[in-house]
Amino acid sequence: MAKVVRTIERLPKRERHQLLGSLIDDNPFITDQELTRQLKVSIQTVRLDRLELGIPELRERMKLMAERSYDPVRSLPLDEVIGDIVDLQLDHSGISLFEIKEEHVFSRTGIARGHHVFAQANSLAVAVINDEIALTATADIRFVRQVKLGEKCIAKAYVRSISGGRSKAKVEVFSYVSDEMVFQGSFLIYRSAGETVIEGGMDGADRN
Amino acid sequence: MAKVVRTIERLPKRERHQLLGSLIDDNPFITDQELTRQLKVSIQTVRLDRLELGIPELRERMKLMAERSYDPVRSLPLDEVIGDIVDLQLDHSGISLFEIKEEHVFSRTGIARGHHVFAQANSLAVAVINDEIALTATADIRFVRQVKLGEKCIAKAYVRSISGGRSKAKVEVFSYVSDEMVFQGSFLIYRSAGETVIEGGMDGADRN
DNA sequence: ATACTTGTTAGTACCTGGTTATAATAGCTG
DNA sequence: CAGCTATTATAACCAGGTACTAACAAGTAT
Repeated sequence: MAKVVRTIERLPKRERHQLLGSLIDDNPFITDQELTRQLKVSIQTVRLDRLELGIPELRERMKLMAERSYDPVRSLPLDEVIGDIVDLQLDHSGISLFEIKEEHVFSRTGIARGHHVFAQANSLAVAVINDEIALTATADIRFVRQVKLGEKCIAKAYVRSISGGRSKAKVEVFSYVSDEMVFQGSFLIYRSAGETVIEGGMDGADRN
Repeated sequence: MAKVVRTIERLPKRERHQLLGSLIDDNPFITDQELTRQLKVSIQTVRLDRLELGIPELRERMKLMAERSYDPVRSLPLDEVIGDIVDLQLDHSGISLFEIKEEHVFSRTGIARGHHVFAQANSLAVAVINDEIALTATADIRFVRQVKLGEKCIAKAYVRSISGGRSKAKVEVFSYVSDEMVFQGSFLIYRSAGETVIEGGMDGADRN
């Protein structure tokens, strides 16, 4: 009888911790009582598990959420770069991904609002410029077709020229949903060539 | 002795209710204990007051905030129109105001990120078109000078032409900080002329 | 076999921030 | 004076925990 009996219901600790994490993750309002039922262990075990995993009690979780949403300088999804940059060759090209979610669409039609698609492209155009400060000067953009809820937008940026004593760069950005082009933009980016302070620009990007 | 004695500290009920309301309003995380101290009445009175005013207990307040911020379709400040529309003459012109706050700037420099200024202009260009659905087709934009934290951006939109069987409109938008122009954009907006479904556009606007 | 360790469960005391109900008191009013 | 409102007090109870102590089962080491 060296074999583990393991009632079907009962998971090993590791897996239980995983499950507990994801349960709380997709319902932060769950009580220990409910977790007890779902995990088929005692409430003490649930509490020890939370302790081990550093998961605070229900009320603390709610308080944290409330405080975060009350924070006036909360980091909007617009904070640094719109979209996830998956490839970046400075001064040459870059790729970013951006998934269209509920909060990006016009609720009545499910069509993404233009400035989100623009923001992704603009962010990428600025990011691809290898400089301390990069500011969008002008942009010529075209929304080729609408992008809908749930679609994944792939933006590809190409640096076309570095002119004017390295103070300007032209960047072209094409955004796709699968193979279809949905957006095209031509950006003129000012850069801080050395310590030159530039007038008439917007946006910035860090280099690290 | 018909005169009310009224200790300086103690307010009449009405005023206390007002004060209580505003205290909770600008610090939703305040407990009855703290209210007791600030209002100089017993905790029972505080609780009776909350009862009368229909203000839930601290934990309920936090829960409501947490739930609201957890709501997947939460109305971000990006939801409908960026900026406050202060004047709108459909198919002719419009004005909107937008104040640059912490969350709109690049933290290192305090310079507004381009897509916010674009978003204001784009929203206004779409809003000024008198139609059920209006979608940005193309835009030619220019960031004339950077906009900084705390500045108020005034966008003015003018409908320049209504062409192509009422299916396209050209809208020009100029954004100013005081008298200085900071942004200029030329938008081509597709509209749903009757029931025509348009391809290759973005964004929408309601009419009510 | 015995001791030690880990995992789990149980039980108790205590905490915060309240609710609900009941009663006592003060002060004014008709 | 009775009747009313406003306020305060007191006590029981609740949810959803924390903190601690104890007990037991199973596996591992000695």
